[in-house]
Amino acid sequence: MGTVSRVLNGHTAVSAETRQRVLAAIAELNYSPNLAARRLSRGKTMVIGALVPYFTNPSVVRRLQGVVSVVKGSQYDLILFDVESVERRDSYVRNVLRRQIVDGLLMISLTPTDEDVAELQRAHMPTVLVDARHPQLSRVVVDNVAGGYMATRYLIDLGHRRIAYISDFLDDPFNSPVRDRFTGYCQALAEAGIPFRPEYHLQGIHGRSAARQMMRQLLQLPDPPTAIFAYSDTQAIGVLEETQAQGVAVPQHLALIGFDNIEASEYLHITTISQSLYASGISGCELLLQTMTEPPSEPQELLLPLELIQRQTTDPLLPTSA
Amino acid sequence: MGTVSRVLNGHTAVSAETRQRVLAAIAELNYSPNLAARRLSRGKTMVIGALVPYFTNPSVVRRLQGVVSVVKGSQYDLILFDVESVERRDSYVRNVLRRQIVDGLLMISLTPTDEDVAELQRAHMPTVLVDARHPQLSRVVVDNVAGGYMATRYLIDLGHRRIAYISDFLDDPFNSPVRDRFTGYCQALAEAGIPFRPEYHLQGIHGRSAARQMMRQLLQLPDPPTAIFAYSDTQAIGVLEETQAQGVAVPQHLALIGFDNIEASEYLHITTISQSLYASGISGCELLLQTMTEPPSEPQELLLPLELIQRQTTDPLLPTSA
DNA sequence: GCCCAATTTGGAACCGGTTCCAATAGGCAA
DNA sequence: TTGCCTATTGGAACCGGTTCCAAATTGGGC
Repeated sequence: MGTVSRVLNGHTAVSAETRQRVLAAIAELNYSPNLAARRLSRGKTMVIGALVPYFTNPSVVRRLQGVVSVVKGSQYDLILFDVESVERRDSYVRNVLRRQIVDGLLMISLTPTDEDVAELQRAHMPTVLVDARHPQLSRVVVDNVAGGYMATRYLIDLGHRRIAYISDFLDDPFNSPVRDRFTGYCQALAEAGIPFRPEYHLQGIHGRSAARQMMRQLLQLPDPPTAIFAYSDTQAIGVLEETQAQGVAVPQHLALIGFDNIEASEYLHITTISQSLYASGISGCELLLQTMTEPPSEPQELLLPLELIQRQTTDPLLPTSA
Repeated sequence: MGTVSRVLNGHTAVSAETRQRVLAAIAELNYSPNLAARRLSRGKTMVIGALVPYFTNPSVVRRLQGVVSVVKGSQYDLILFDVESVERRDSYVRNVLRRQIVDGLLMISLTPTDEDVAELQRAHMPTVLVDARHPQLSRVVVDNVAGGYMATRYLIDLGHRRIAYISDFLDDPFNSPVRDRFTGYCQALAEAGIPFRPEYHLQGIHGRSAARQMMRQLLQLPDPPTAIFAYSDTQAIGVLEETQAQGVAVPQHLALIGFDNIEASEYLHITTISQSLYASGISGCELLLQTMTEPPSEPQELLLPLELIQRQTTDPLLPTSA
């Protein structure tokens, strides 16, 4: 009935008396509105979607926790879309759109293609990127070039000259931070007059065991590095496992710096570049909610700070470099 | 149009020719059905909900990863409900039900009250518990009494007599594993003729830092324990942090066993009781999907195995007990 | 006391699918 | 060729809200 709807939504004037009557009836019948019907007539789903790659990645989970904390305080529900493989990533965007299942979309650590963005804009889907960048979409990011520079520069300042970079695949089109941090790494080397050595840059799929393998490979070089910059803390853990297995002392014989500051890096005492993962989820979700109520005239960019956290895998006093 | 619907859902007979025409038109118009309308008319939301406490807890996240992996292969979407405080837990159940937002519900590490269950059954909401038990609901569990016994018995067999149990609060009505493992702990002690010492059982909120505090307290006892059974690996990590800070050698001077086998316990080399967290999410979700298509005549119980994983926080050869 | 305006309220149309029902067309047997 | 039965298809009702529109009621001003 129309009047009931007016009472529930309070848009137009309803007399105090009828409001009471309606509310009493609602209470008595234990009535609550059917969401599907409301969604159909309002044309809104009251759901926001989070598109995340590799839901097993601790940094992604941490960001998501930030998102959840914001969603919880809003009127919206959160649907999780786990993108398991990069190849199928684009089909996800399309799928989410055509099913008209969400009012807004959060893409975490996934760079959309231009076609994706075109589709999103054609569908007028409010979208915010977290840890990814596209000129036409609002985003929450860090300066990964600066981060790569900061880490490498720190190792250089400790006296290291043979510095390796262990990372995901550079050519992954959906993971730009890998390239950005690599750029920073190269910049810091160049600035210090240290030539880039290709054998010091190893790439592999993300994860502890792949990183461990890469570390093994580095240790077999005739001229092994004295310091490692790992693209992520997860990979730094893999590095640490290999050094432990081979009896290489850290930080005495090898310095190690990671990236992200996930919880594990804290209790493993890994020196790292901290990016506020949790805060990025919060900001991203807040930005999305805001975008949904009043779309900004042009894409916003929120730049979160990076901070070097010195722990026990680097020794600030006694560098042991060659 | 009726015919279009028939083509899309393929229920009744449609001639091959019209099917082709309809499909062609769909392709040409880039048409896709509106989910809200479909939901309204079908009376199904095609969404399942996961009610999880403390989304920051690694073991919960791991279970959820199993859930996600199953949902991804189904027709359903997953909505995440994060229950931040135990007090508000029951309001969540009610809220989820009255909004008619999900077709099925997965409760992870949350024990529902009898009233909750009554509401769920009144609403005919298919529900499966993971890591929780209620006689009227299907569930995926482990034998926590046996787990507590297994851990304690292992420490006893190593020669320990002064064994402490660090856990969450026993009286938390929504977390029964805490009590069950405590029961197993007591059983093992009794069987070995070791009297239970209340000062060896410490309770606190879940988490690393609380566990670390408890460990500090234990080390201050005039007669400190020589072995610790931690309710969870997370708490075992807290214990380890305190022993490192105080220079207590593990396992030489203190044996430690955790529970869960989260990833961190692997690279911290913590001996633990492994429960297959990921598998519990998978089984729970599969059981739910099955329950939704054909409700079982009576609640099912799936018992997953436990396994003791010996790592480096217990020394099987040289117990150093008093 | 009457008329006009404002406030309130009931009813209908609509959102976009699904499903039931009736009508049509086509095929086969008599 | 006619008639009946079946396969197919178009149309209408329905899911349960929201919102627009028109009608009714009330109040105020003249």
